[in-house]
Amino acid sequence: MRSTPRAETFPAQTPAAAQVFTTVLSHGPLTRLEAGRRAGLSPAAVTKAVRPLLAAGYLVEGGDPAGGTGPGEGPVEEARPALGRPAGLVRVNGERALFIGVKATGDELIAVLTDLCCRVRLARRTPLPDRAAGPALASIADLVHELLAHAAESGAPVAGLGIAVSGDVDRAEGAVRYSPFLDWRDVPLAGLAATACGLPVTVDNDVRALTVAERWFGAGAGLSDFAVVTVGAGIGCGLVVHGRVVAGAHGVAGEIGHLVVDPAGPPCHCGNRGCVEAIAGDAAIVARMREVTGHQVPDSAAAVALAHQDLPGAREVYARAGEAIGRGIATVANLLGPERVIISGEGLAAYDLFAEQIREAFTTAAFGSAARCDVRTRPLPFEEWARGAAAAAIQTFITENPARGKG
Amino acid sequence: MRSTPRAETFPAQTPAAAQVFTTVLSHGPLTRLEAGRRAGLSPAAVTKAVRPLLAAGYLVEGGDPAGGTGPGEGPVEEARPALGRPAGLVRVNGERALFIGVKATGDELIAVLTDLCCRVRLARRTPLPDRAAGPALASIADLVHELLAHAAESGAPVAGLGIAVSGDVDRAEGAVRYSPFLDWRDVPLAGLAATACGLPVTVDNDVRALTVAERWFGAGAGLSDFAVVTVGAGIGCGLVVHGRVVAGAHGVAGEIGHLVVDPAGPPCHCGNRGCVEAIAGDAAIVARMREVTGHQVPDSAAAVALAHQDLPGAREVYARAGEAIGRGIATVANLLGPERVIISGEGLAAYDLFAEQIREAFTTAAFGSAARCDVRTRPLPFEEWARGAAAAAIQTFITENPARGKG
DNA sequence: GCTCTTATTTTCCGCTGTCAATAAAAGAAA
DNA sequence: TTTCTTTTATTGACAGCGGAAAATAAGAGC
Repeated sequence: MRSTPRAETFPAQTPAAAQVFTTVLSHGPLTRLEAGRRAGLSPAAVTKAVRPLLAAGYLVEGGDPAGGTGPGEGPVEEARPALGRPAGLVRVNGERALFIGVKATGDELIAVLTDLCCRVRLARRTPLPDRAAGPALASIADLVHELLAHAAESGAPVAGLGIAVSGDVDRAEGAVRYSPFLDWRDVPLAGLAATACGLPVTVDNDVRALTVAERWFGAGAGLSDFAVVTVGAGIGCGLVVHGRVVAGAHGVAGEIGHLVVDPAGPPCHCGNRGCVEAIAGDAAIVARMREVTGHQVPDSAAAVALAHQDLPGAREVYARAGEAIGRGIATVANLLGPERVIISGEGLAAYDLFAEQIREAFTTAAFGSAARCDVRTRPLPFEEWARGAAAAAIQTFITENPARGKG
Repeated sequence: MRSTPRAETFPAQTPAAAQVFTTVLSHGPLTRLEAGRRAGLSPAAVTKAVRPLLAAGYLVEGGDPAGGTGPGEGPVEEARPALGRPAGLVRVNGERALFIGVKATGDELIAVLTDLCCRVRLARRTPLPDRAAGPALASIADLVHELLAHAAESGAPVAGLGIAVSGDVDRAEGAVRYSPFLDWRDVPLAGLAATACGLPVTVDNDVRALTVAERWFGAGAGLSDFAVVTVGAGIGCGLVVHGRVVAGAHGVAGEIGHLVVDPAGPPCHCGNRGCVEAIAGDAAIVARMREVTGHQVPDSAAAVALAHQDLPGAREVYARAGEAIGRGIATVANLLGPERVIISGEGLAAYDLFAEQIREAFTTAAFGSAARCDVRTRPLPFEEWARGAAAAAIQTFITENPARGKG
């Protein structure tokens, strides 16, 4: 997956250094002591790991006492012990390196420029005139060069490019095995993009990339077992088990969308009936809404509007979708027992319309203590998918940049 | 979970040693070179790891060239390269230590005495007159002492006791949180059994224990991602992801039995309708068979017999069960993308009656390359559950026996 | 006996992370 | 102001683990 050019290298000589860095990355400014505790290392090891990272500018000292240990904290109390040597905080220097993330759908490209902390600096959205691999690659390269120009102004180097594509993607090889929406088969995208853009490229499945972002920079930070469920055109699911993103032995994992919820339900393009996606996917909702109300319903925004107008039957469409999603989430919870499930995706725009049903179906179908799983939602701005791609690039940069003694 | 007594200790001073040992344990006799290759270690490291294990008698040299690299091997060819220094094989000395595994159900106890390679030496089966924790513990202790007497004859020390119980079990604490069949709540079983039997005790959920056995000594040997599905009174599922057994953040995982397959199906004791278990569990099949044929059908053996007699409708009962199971397996495959699914359990006695439907439902419901997952069956003798408990004890013995420098 | 090939062992060697002692940075007490 | 206390960070000695390379072992042919 790592391909040709290499401008920046990350000085993570030792496992401990990488460990410390990712801990600080996900958990905001930390004292060295605290970072060591969380990473399971001695304070001495932290000091040694931190030094070269400070020297290279990837970490900096100082910063607000923020970062917090999580929600539900005492507000003012515990501000500081006010006794003993005050702690020196260490945080990641976001400015040190930039990353570009691109999400390619069948008809548009979304790209973001982020810093090392995966904060979005700039987002771009452009139609994709031709989805064939060659032209699409050219469009991607154009977009990347545009962002590179902006990045150049800031002076920080761009250290990686991530590309997220739906479908079966082999991240290790940097190849897209099969992407239905793009109609690609066995495209060695990482290599091609690396030569076209002059950056190290990471290619990953879109949902997995989003899961990586959530794991490091979102609601999954620090959890070793959680799931991300995306609701939108498709219903997807990214899984983290034992602290690692599940990739599946054959490249397929988290296929929650084609879980059959109702054998008597509407037919799905996968050949079965009553899949979650055939009930709760955008297209399914729009189609059903058309059927129920007799209106035009050009897109899912229209469907949401109709439901908000309380047209007869319109809310039921969403109720049914919510139930399907809730059942899908319950299935994940029953099977894997995650600590948390994060619901996200464009479809969240309609969340108020099916939140109740999701929760109810989840509670009903979750077995025993699986119901104790924390289900929460997370708004998903349009550039979030591209940010996921950037997160994947950051991950590659940090974990696979050998910079080792011998390299 | 490790509790009080400690006769034998396992000299796995270093991670590498444990690594090498488990590799040799799962993959039969190996040359040092090969063991190193599989464990990702240098030959030198293997030599160093192996020496103390040989000295302590846990490994021995020699053994058949057996062990094989798997099925579908050239039969005679490749017998040996006949060039260079002949390889010296290393294998685990099963005689070195014995283990006892006990499976407790609501009405009987099954116990086995196994060697270190988890080969069953002796199996015992006895009714459980009173399932209350106290009396049950006494029954377990009696049974264990009986097996200990036999073990004493062989001269090998018994190094651990494993107890498998269905339900919510906290292995780390050695406590049974809730077991419906035994009607136990928060029983600190490991501690109690350790004092009663004078052995280190490991307590685990029955399906997870079986999964451990499969992972080390069965069809899951060497795989990092697979699932075990058990068919019988209940429908259970044990999962191995990233090389580790999934335990679930709240103790629940692999709950495939209460996956809803048909919302219009028969009611299940869990409160929903059409769960896999409510269609394909023993009780469900018997009940349905009674309904369909009008016969008595005292137990599932009778149900199988009726189906074999081709009574009208009888085969359909199994067909429906097979479909439910196949759908459950497909769900696991879609979600996790395991390399293999191993179907096992008492219910396998009826395998010929639903094999076809399982396979068909699986193929239909598996999405994309998830269908490439290898689904196979494994006969399950009555003592297999107890053997799983023994495997859990072996695992504890090997991995949690500090015997470290400083301990 | 000599050579060729492959397996195993030996002999260093570097590297990593821990330990225990020490410095540093306050506020508190004197 | 000086000294003490308390907590955090750093330093330097150290030990263990596993790797690389070289040496050794063990046959099979010749």
